[in-house]
Formats: sequence, structure tokens, C-alpha cells
Amino acid sequence: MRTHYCGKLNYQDIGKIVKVCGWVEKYINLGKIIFLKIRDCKGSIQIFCDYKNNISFQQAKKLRNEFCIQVIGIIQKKIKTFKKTIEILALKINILNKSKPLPIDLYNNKNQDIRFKYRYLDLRCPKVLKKFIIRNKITSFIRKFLEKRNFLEIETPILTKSTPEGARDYIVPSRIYKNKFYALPQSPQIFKQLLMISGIDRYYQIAKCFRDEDLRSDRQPEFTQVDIEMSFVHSSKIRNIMEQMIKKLFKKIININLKKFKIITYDKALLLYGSDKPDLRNPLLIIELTQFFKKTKYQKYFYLKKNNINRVAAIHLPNKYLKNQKEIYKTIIKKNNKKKIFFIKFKNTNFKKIKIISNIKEIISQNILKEIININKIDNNDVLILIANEKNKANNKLTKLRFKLGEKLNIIKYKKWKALWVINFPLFIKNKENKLCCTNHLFTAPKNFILKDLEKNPEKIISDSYDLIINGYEIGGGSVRINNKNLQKKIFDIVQLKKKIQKKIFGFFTTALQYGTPPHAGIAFGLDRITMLLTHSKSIREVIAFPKTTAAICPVSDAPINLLLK
RNA sequence: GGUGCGGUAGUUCAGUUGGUUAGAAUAUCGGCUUGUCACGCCGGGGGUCACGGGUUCAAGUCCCGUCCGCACCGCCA
Repeated sequence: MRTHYCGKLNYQDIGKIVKVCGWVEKYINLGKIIFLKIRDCKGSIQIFCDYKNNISFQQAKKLRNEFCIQVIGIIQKKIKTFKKTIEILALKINILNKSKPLPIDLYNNKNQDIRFKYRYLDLRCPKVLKKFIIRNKITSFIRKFLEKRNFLEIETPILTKSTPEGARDYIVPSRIYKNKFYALPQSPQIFKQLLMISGIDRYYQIAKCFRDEDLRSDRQPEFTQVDIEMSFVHSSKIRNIMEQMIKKLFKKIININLKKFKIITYDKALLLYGSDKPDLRNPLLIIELTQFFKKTKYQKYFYLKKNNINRVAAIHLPNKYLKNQKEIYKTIIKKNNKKKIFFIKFKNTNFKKIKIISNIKEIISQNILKEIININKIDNNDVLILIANEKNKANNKLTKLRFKLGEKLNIIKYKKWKALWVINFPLFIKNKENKLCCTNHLFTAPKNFILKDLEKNPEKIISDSYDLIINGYEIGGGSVRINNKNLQKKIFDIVQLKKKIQKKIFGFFTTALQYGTPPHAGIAFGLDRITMLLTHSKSIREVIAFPKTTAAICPVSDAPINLLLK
């Protein structure tokens, strides 16, 4: 049917007789000649039809946009152009299939409802398709990289077991056993650990995962993870290999040389950026001030509650960024004044008496000012914007404010790529009901811990964990795993998992841990998010062929539906 | 579950303070046109203004509710 792809023909092919197949992208009828543009997955080429060749001309007259056709013709240079461009002189045209006018405009469609309803047509647009070509390059590279280093790709079950903690599961009823259910995997976590016990040593899988939670622009209910696990390694080793992989990937796909990834601890990330996934393209930093405002009078002033763990901190705006500062005051400070946002502008830091302009002048003593200046590098005309609140809320606000100010001041280097590791997450975190939960998952190993502390002060224990953050997106995360039955059980106990459930849900796993489980660690990357970044897409949907809507509906097939009664 | 933004020809959009028969471009259909490349020219068809209610002499426009899409919070790594 076809000798060449439309997009692969070039100047060297002039004179050849070719057969091409594709869709009519453009149709211009000038009366006695007709120009067509025909598109296939590799590109498009112009077809020239002349009335002197009656057979092809009569066929060409019948064509309309998006008809699927075959053209047999001779490659020739375009007439009346100086550039080296070619076209096909049509000898014969076969209509393989007609098409109704499309319900979307392939080259100018902004309406997401309709684009994703007719996604199979949307994908005809070369720009849309290109993202999937890049996605394929990414997976292909990752496979080659890992296989070269002795990783073995092994598939784990899709029909598996529901587990407590973490996200809600997608549930599949069993036909054979009434009232019993499979769950779709949230990740292959337990199975890949079992594979380590098997002695697989290095495993990977490009794995579909499922989480029944609400969607976001970077979250879909089914998504793809690059899932990796290694035996006999410390966390630094796995980080090194993965850093190499991501660096080479960026070089290969977008020709970017990422600098050596910074490593910062979870605590420090919150201290400096208010977030455990900071965007380092934003140069603004946070200055810690909690220690200066411990006294009750300050707490009252800032409306802080006594029993909370509070944080007072400021975003430091160096004067070099403050050319449009009047506007900043207006938009940020005045609007938010009542919402506990305070500011200090340093007029004079050099002399004995420090001069400031501030809406909290009455509570800032010279001593405090001096200490702030001593600890931090603060110059004349620098501004601090303060936030005082319960620690988590304060961090949240600081993160948002840091971003907002970065945008307003136009200092975020959007064209750069900044990758970093955030390590040492706390092993446990308290939920709303004040109950201890694992920050990551139940199998994460504590780091440098003393058994007594684990029992008495579990909140102080950190885990041997690491997240990879690029431009503020969490694109991967992992940890060293527990490889000891007793320790694993201790963790279950600390998060108050009942003994019965421990046995019923995880019994097989704790049993397995007894048979010489090697030390092991792993990581999982969000393939969709990586692809989103590398294709400069705004949403994860752009890089998933048939994504769900925010209401978790498949716009193409309308799933989910009521079961059909047979 | 909550907050915000949006829904007008097939498509992309305009529609002022509520005021005559809801417009444009493009697509589509018919005619003309021998080198177009955003081809051009002439003509035709195409609308339950998401849906349902309310206010009003009068609603695409104002109000309420529902549905759908998107963003965010909760949720989730």
C-alpha cells in the first residue's frame, strides 16, 4: 500500500514513483489544478493534481478534509519556489475512507471537554502526538539504562490485596468467592520487596498504579510509575544511580545538563522554603524568627495559641529585587494585613540604632533587630515579610507567599531546571485525630535509631528516605526498607495496626521477611510527571493518551457505567 | 465534601446598561477560478445561548438550583 511515509520524503527522492497513505490536511481547488496536503504520523507533503491527468483529477475533486487516502505519484520540485521543497505529482488517488467534518479543530482547539471526548482525533495533531513520541523515548531510554546495569523487569499482579493506610483502593469483586475482593495496586511495593527476598537483586517495572482519590492537574487515578528496587545498597548508592539516570535522560530528551543534585534534609527544606518540595528556581529564602518571639506577649500579638507548635518566619526580599516595591506593598501587604502578615523594611543597618519601617514596630526591639541582622545577611532597604501561625499553616502560607512574591518580582528563573534530593523525612507524622501514621509507607526503614526512642519518642525518628524534586514537582521518592520481621512488627504496633489485621493483611509478608531478607532499598518515579516536565505540558493529561476528567470519568468511553444486566 | 472560574453555530470567539430578527471568523454546501501554500471571489444552510426555575413589560445578559469541564482546598505522595 505504501512505499514511503509522507514526512520522510525529501529532496533526494525527486523523480521516484512513490505510494503514500494518510489523511487530507488541506484541500485547495483552483479550478483546473488542485493542491492537497496529506498527513501521516511522520509529517505531511503537498500533492499536486492537474486536470491533464484526468484519472487523478476526478478523484481529487471528491476529496474533503480528513479523508483517508492513498496517492501514487512522482516526486517533483515545487514550481515557482526558490526553496528546495518537494511535492508529489499525483498519478492516481484512491479514497480509502471518507470522513465527516471533524468535531474539533486539530490545530486550534482549546476546549478540553471536546478535545478529550474525541481524543483519538486530537491525537492526529502532530503537536499532540509529539508528546507521546517523547514519552516513548523516555521509557525506551529508562529501559536501556536499567538493563545495562543488570536490572530485571518483572511484572507484578494487577489483581491484588487491599491494604490499610495510604490512598483508597480500587476494588474488584471476585466471581468465585462471594463477598471477597481484589484491589488494584497503589504501587508494586510489597511484591518488589518479595522479589528482593527471591534474590532478584535488581528489579524494575514500568507499572500502572491505581489510587481512588480526587484528581489534580498532576494527578490521575491510574498512572504509571517507574518502579525500582535494589538489594545490598545504602541509600546513597541508589541515589547516585538514579541521579545518573535522570541526568542522562534530561541530556538525551531536551539536551539539558543538570547540575549535581543538591541534597537537603526535610527539616532544612521546611526551614528555608516552607515546603518539602521546593522550587529552587525561586531565589527567595525564608528567615527563621521563632526564637525571638517566644514570650507570651508576642504570642498574643500574633494571635498564636499557647498549646500549638508555632512558627514565626519571614520571607527575605533583598533590595536588589525590589524595584517595583510599591506595588508589592499594595498587593501583598495591604490586602493581607488582617490575615497576619507583617513587614519590616530595614532603612539603616550600619549604625548603632537600626532604623526600620514596619507595621509591628512596637514589638520589635533593637536587640531582636540586631540578632536578626547578625544571623542573616541583611542590607539597607531589604524587606522581611513575616508570617506567624501554627507551624504547618505557617509553612503552607510561606510556601504560597514565596511563590507569589517570586512571580510578582519576576525573579523565578522559569527557563532553568533545578533538581534536588530531599532526605530524612520523619518516619511518622500525626494525623488529624492525633494518631501516628507513617509519613511514607509502612515498610520504610528508620535511620540511625535507638530502639528506646522508637518506642518512647517515635515522632523524633527520621527515616532513611529520599524524594527527588525538580522545579517544585515531586517526580520520585523512595527509601531503604525494613528487612527485619521484628522491626516491621514494631512499626505496625506504633501506628496501632491491630494484631489481627497485621496477621491477616501482612502475615504473608512478615513470614517472608524471616527467610534471610537482604538489606534493600528502592525508589519510584512518576513517569507521567517526568513526561509532563520534559514536554513542557501544563497538565499530566496531555501526556496520557486517554486520561480521566477531574470527576474521574473517561470522556471517550464514559466509564464508569452501571453494569449491563445480561 | 468545599471554594473559585467557565459553558453562545461543527470549531474558535464577540455579544456594552436587560431592549428590534443573537453576530464574526473558520469549517460545511453550491458556483467561479491553472501554482496555492492563512489562496481568492460570489451565494446558501447552520443556534433549545448547557439544563430547570425565578425576577421583569422584556433575560444570552440579573437571581436561585442542577449538570458538565477546569483550577485549587480537603484527600492523596
